[in-house]
Amino acid sequence: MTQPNETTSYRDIKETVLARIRSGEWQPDSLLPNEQDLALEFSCTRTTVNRAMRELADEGFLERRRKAGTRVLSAPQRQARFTIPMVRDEVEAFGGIYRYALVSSVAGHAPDWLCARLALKPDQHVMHVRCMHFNGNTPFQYEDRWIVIDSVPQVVNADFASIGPNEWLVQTVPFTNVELSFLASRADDSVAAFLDLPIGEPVFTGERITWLEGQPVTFAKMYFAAGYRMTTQF
Amino acid sequence: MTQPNETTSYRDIKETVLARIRSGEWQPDSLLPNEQDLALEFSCTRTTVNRAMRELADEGFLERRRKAGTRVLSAPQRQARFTIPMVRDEVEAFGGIYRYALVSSVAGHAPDWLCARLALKPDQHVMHVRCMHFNGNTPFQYEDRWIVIDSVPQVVNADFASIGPNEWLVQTVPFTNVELSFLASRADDSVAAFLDLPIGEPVFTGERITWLEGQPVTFAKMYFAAGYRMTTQF
DNA sequence: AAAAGTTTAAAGTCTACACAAAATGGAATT
DNA sequence: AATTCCATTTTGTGTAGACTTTAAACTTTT
Repeated sequence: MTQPNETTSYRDIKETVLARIRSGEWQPDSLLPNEQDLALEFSCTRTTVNRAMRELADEGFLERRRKAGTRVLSAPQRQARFTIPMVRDEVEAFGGIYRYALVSSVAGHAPDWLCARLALKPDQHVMHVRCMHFNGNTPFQYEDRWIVIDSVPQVVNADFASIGPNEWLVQTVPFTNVELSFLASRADDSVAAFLDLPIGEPVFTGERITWLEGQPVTFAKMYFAAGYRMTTQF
Repeated sequence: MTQPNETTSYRDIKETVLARIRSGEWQPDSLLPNEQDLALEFSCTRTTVNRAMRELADEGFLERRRKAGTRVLSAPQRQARFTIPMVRDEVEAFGGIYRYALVSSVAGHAPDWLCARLALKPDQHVMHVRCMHFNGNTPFQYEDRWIVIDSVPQVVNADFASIGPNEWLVQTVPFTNVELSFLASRADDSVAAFLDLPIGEPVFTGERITWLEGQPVTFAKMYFAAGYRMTTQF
């Protein structure tokens, strides 16, 4: 089958299984042969079959339960994976020149809505950073971010004129937990001004809340320039 | 360490490794010990270490290259996984009552823009289906879909009055390849009317192109009701 | 029947070992 | 100095076999 070597790899098995599902030979909801039998059919070990089937299950094609066996998922609850790149990388992937500009950086008390959103104690200190990301001279993204000073005390010494708050945070507190949302909002006057849009224009918007060991670290709103679309294939 | 059994599992290893990364013991960009040595440290086989590290790499924490070894990713290019549910499931997850309504279903020639988008031959036949998804009596999503008849001939007999085109397609041609985009668009008069919005209002919009074995199957635009947000955690 | 307990089939994971494939870093050559 | 070549290291994947865990299906008891 495969020229280079003679053994059946877990990749081959995955392909074969997928092909059978696609061709309708293995109908949705139907029970598949067990690993032992498949190993026999493909003349390989159960270990190899196991890996193939496990990965197909991870990818959302199969459902596996001990004793019950493996079945084809009828409504393939497929999940899209969106890679969330750094803005810089995204711009450069577009073939553009990334440029960053700080708009303002002010320490102060957290406003009520932010306290509610991040479960902060009243009047906890936060750093409010607003900045722009450009593709050449074209606005690409306007970022409006709040950073909880108690969670990241070093932030008071960060120089956000020379490095974006997101890049700084990724370096300083990597591997946080994130809640990420996307929505369509309307450009208010400041967003419109920064992104060079008419007021009221639809803006693709991301909201990101980040936690480190249960402590709220940052809340960010990211407003994308007109025409932006987030795309994935699967 | 773990009470129930005495062996170190790949889960334990994953946790330990993640903890070391988070604690800063293993800095971003630093090279990790090789699998052999880790196996020794955790007193298990290299196979087990391999699985742990492979999964961490899949999850975007590590980068592995043969001969070069394993290193901690500095800019953890973490990917968000959004589960793309059926509209019905999404509404019901909200605790709502799902209701579906067909707006129109017409066969005809594909318009130019669609031919370009799907690489169709000029004037290929398509079915144009428009429909609404409700949460109770509240509009939830307006769907505007084109289905390539040559790719799915059975579609001419489908009864889209009783089943949504997406559910029908998932049953009929499951396991297709998908390109999925999200963007913010402005409500034109028909979208505004269906979703009960002012004209020009920002609308969170999804676009989905589906292929089966390289053949274009369907193009869909999904307009979400006001206030919709797509959320994930990781 | 309904509930509780038991058997058992299937996936889940681990060990121990082997060979394959890639790619790095240095050596040899131009 | 650049290029080509090669040895070696590290991950990638396979085999063979054992034991574990889950939960479905059956059996017994209430």
